[in-house]
Amino acid sequence: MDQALNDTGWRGSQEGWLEAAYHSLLESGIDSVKILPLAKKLNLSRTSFYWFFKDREELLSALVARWRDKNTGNIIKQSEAYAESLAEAMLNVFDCWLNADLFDAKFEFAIRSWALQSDELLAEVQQADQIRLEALKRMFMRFGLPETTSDVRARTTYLVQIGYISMQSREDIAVRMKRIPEYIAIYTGEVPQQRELDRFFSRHGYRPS
Amino acid sequence: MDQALNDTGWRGSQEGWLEAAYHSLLESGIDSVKILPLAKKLNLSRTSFYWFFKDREELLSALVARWRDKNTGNIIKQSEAYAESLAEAMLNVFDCWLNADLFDAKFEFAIRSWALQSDELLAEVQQADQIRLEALKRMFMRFGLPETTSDVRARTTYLVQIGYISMQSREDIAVRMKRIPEYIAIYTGEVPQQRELDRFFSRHGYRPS
DNA sequence: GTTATTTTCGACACATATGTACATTTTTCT
DNA sequence: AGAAAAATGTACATATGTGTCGAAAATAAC
Repeated sequence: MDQALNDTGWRGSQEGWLEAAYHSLLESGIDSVKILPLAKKLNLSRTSFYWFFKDREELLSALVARWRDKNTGNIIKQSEAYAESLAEAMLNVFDCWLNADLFDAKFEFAIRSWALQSDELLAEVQQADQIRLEALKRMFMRFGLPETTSDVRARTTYLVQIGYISMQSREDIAVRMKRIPEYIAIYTGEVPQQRELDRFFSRHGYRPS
Repeated sequence: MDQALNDTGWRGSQEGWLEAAYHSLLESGIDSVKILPLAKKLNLSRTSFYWFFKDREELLSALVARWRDKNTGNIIKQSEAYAESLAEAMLNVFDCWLNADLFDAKFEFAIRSWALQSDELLAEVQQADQIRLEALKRMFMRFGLPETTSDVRARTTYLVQIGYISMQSREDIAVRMKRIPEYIAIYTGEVPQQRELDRFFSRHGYRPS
C-alpha cells in the first residue's frame, strides 16, 4: 500500500492522501475516511496529513470535486454521440455502464450514500441527476419521441442504472451483455440491428458465444 | 422527542431506543447511530441503554431485523395479487412504491448504504434483491411473457424503483402519478385501461385534474 | 406501606478521533 | 557542502465515543 505515486523523493503527497481516501470511501463509506486510519495505510504519521490539507473537510471537498469531474460529463457526451438510430444512440449511452473509465459506479454509489448525511452534497447529487436526465431526454427527442414519453424513457434508462449500482451486484460481463438487446428494446421501443449490437460488443471486447 | 411509547411508567424502553435508532439511521446513516447522541435525544442517561440492549451491536441487529420484516414480503404479496391484465398486475406492484406502509423507501436506501461497510449485511440485501426479482419475474410469466423478457422486465421494474429511492427525490405525488401510465406502458408493453388507472388513483386518494 | 424489581444515573477506565506547536529529518536548490 | 524548503514526527490539548460498576431513584407487587 505504499506510494510510487510520487515523482519527488517524498513519501506523502496530496494525491496520495486523496487516493487513499477515495479507496476508503468506496470500500466502507464516508465515515471511514478518517485521517488516523489513512495514515496507518500510508505508513505515515497522522499529522503529516496537515501539510497537504488544511483539515479533514478539505480532503472531503477534494473527494467531491473528483466525483464531479469524472462522472458528470461522460453521460452527456455519450448521449450526444453520433447515431443513426435510437437503438444505436442508446448503445452509446450503455458504454458508460460498462466502462469504468466513463462512469465510476462504485464511486457514484458511495457519494449517494454520503449524501444521506449531508444536505449540501445531496443538493449537488440531485443537480447532477437533473443534468443527466435532461441530456437523456434530449436524446430521445432528437429521434422524434414526444416530450412526456422522452421524459419517462430517460428516467427509466437512468434509474435502472442507478438502481443497478445500488444493488452492488457483481455480475459476469457475459450475463449483462445477454440482457442488453432486451433493455434496448424496452427503453427505446425498437429492436437493435445485429450490426449495431456487434459494434457495441466489439468495442467492449466481448464475443458472443 | 419524548416517549409515550410506553404502557409502563418508565421513560425508556427497548422500542424507544430502537425507534430513535431507526430515525437516526434514516436521517444520517448507520454511523450516526450512536448511543450517546440517542440518549441525548431521548433525554436519558447513556448508560441506561445497556439495560435494554447488551451493546451497540445488538441494537444494530434489531434494526436489520426490522427492515427484513417490513420491506421483504409486501412486494411478493403485491406481485401475486389478483389482476385481470398485466397492466393491472403492475399497478398492484406500484402500490408498494406509493404507500410507505407497504415499502419503506428511505429505510431501504439507508440499509443499502450501510451494506457498503458490512459484507454480512450486503449478502442479506442481495438475497432480498433476488427474492424480489424472482417474484416480479413470475408475475410477468403468469401473463405469458417468455422467460428472458420476463427477467429483464422484472429487473427494469425493480431497478427503476431502487434507482428512484437512491435519487432521494422529493417529488410531488401529482408529478409521479402523471408518469404512471407511461411507466406501465414501458414495463409491460401494454397501455393500461382507464378504469384500471382510475381504480389505482382512487386507492391512493389521488384525483387527476 | 413496605419490599422487591426495574430503571436510571454518575464515576471510572479506555479507545479513537481531530488539530496545533514545535523540533527533526529529508530532500532540493545553489 | 551548506542553506532553504518541504515533509515528517513527537507531544499535547481536546472531543466524542463505548462499556462496566455500583449507588440511587422510580415503579410495581404484595
